[in-house]
Amino acid sequence: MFRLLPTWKGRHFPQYFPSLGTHYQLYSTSANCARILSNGAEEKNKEIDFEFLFQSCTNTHLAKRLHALLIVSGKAQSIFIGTRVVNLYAHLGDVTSSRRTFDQIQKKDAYTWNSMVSAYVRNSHFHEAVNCLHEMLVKSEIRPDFYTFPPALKACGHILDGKKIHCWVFKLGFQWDVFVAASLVHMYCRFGSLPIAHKIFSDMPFRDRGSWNAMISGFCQNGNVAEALSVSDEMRLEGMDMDCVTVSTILPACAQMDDILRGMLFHLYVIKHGLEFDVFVSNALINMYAKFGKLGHAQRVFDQMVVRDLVSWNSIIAAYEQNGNPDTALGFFGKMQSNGIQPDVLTLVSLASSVAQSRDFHAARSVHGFILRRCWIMKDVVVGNAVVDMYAKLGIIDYAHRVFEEIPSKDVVSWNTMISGYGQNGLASEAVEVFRMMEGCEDITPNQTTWVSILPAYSHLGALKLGMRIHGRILKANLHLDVYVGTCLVDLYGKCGRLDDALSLFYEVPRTNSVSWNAIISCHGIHGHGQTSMQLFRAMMDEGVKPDHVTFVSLLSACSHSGLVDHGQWCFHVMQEECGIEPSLMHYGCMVDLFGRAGYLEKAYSFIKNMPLRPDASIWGALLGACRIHGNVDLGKLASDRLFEVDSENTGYYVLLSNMYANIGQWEGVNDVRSLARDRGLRKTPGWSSIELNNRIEVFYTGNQSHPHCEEIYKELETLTAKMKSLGYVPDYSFVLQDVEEDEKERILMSHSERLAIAYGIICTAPKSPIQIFKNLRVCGDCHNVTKFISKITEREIIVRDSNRFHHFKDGICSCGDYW
DNA sequence: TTAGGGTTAG
Repeated sequence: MFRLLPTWKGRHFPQYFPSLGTHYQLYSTSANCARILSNGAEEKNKEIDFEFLFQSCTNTHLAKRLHALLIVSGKAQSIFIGTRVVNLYAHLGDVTSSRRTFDQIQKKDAYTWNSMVSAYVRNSHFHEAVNCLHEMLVKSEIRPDFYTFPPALKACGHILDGKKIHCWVFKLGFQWDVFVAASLVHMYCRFGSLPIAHKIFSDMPFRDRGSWNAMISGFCQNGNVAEALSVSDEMRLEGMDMDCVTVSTILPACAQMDDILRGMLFHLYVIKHGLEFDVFVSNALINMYAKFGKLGHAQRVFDQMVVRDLVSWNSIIAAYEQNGNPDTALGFFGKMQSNGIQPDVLTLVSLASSVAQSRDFHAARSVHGFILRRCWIMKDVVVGNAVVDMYAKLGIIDYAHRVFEEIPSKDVVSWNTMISGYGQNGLASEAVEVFRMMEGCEDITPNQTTWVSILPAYSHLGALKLGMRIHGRILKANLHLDVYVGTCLVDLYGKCGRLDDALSLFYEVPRTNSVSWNAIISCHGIHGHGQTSMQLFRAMMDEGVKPDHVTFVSLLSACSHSGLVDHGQWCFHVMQEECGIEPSLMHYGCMVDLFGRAGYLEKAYSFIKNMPLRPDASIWGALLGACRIHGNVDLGKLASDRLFEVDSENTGYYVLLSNMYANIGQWEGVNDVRSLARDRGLRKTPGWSSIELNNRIEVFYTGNQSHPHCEEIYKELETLTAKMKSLGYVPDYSFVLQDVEEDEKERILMSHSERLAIAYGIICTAPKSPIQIFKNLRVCGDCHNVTKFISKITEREIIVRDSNRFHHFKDGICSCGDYW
């Protein structure tokens, strides 16, 4: 029995019986083998069971002693024994010793040559394998046999070059052998030449199970899963039973086709034929159920496994991680370690994602440390990308960037992860910068994920022209009808003020899920077209698309920006009663904003008092913002007190509060808030505005004096101010938070970043052409008023996007009707 | 005594 155990179908025995493996090695292999081998000299004349020794050599050290013993015994000269040594070294991974032994064999036969070729293939030396076969065919007199070509063809599949060998196969008539033909099928599948593979497969006079499996896996590996499933149907019709290999190939195909019924039928087949004892089959079942989100089923398969390998553990960990159950995933990692299974890179990839989901900063450092100690970031790009993604998702973007820089050979996913990481953390300019660097790498081709990562950054910055360039490339790659890419384009055009273009794109992409609807509803909302948002929402319901919680955030804020109080209340009702969605803090925040902006301050306050969730800073912030607009200092004070109880770190709220005091000239209040903020070590976020000119993004900071065109810009602003004054402009000093002289206040207002950007736009573009700018904070009331005048004087359309919404100025009027 | 076809990924 022991003689059969060490290798079973060419696999190393401990993998199948992990607990027995060490035991067997210790007692059977090392002890006996070492004893016999170390006494080699004395035992050379005794009758030694060499067969047993061959089976017992589990490392190169023992193999070399056996080899020495064979030489001493004079047995090494025989072709048979010599070739066995070649094979022994190959199985132990020492291909150099295999070759040395091979070279020492004087008279070689086909068995010897075949073994050497296989030795190379087994150890992934594919070029050497092909060269060795070539040597056999051309230089030696030996005729190849049925064992010669299959391993050689496997090597060809890896080096993507098989023409010569295929010619030899034909010349010698081996194409009729079922093993050789199946190997040809497999090789052509690896080349991606499915028609050739399928032709060879169809022409085979007899197809064994292995050939069917080769064809099915060929289709799967080329992403043609539908074809794979239909070949498996044909296989059944021809009366050929499936085995473990067939099933473990076909199960992932069911997952990809989203065909749970078929997947479960295969599972039934597995149970009926007792195939679940194969580790590959059970692993494939776990993975399939995980993709269907059926964690219970996956868990049951895992529980019933007799032998679990690393892939089994990785699969169950990934199953929980991918279905939003990071803590269970982490728990399984612990169990895996206590079972003595060493994690690999894929384990760590799932782990990184788990800790990011559970927002466990401490565990994140441990995961990173674990990877660092093993230098896996150097070894495998996937694990580096996973760490970058982990830190980005946790908002520790500096660490993410540091790890990104350490990845030695970045692939497209590395770049995409870094771009979307910056984007998701609100750092759009950094995302654009990384994309620019990526474009400088010749070996990196952007893909669908790249577009989905970079387009939101462009929308955020209002960089329409740069975004349109990407649109062109997307059209070329024929990706514009992809739901996610299409939705990003809708968002881009919508956020850059091109609502018509956004709408026509929206009608082109599939509208079966809520993603694209949410985008188009939100775009209309931030432009103050609340009514259109409502109409779109009704259309969405009519088309039978289920709204989600994001839909209602977009919708409620659309109503809020347009003053549609009744519609907003109706939406809030529909969300709960008809769609069964529990409102989150975001939704409550929108409602407070809705009432507050419209001037129903008391209603907003009592709404807060009655809400079932504990109000957070965003809720009190919304109330404070409304109090600022409507000048209700008392309620504003109350809101800010509550606000600072829950969040004393957000500088934006201090600005809002001091703004409110400044508005009514209460300079003491302003100073109090200032010193409060200073005591807490907070600094105001510097205001900046950007404008896109000649495919570059120019950024202006408030009070900027260092821009190369600074002088021209201020001169332009002075001319404009003079003209505005003649048309009745009176500066509103309440937006100046400093208690200084009026002249100084006017100068401060003039240096607001949005004004600098508009003036620079006027200087740099053709008369009467439209101007679009972006501001990182909210536009101040005086700048809003000024922009109306400028649009009239210069006869330009001016679009200003701030952190809150769009302002579309034309002929001295703003689309928001001064309601924002 | 040498041979083909299989599961997990950011």
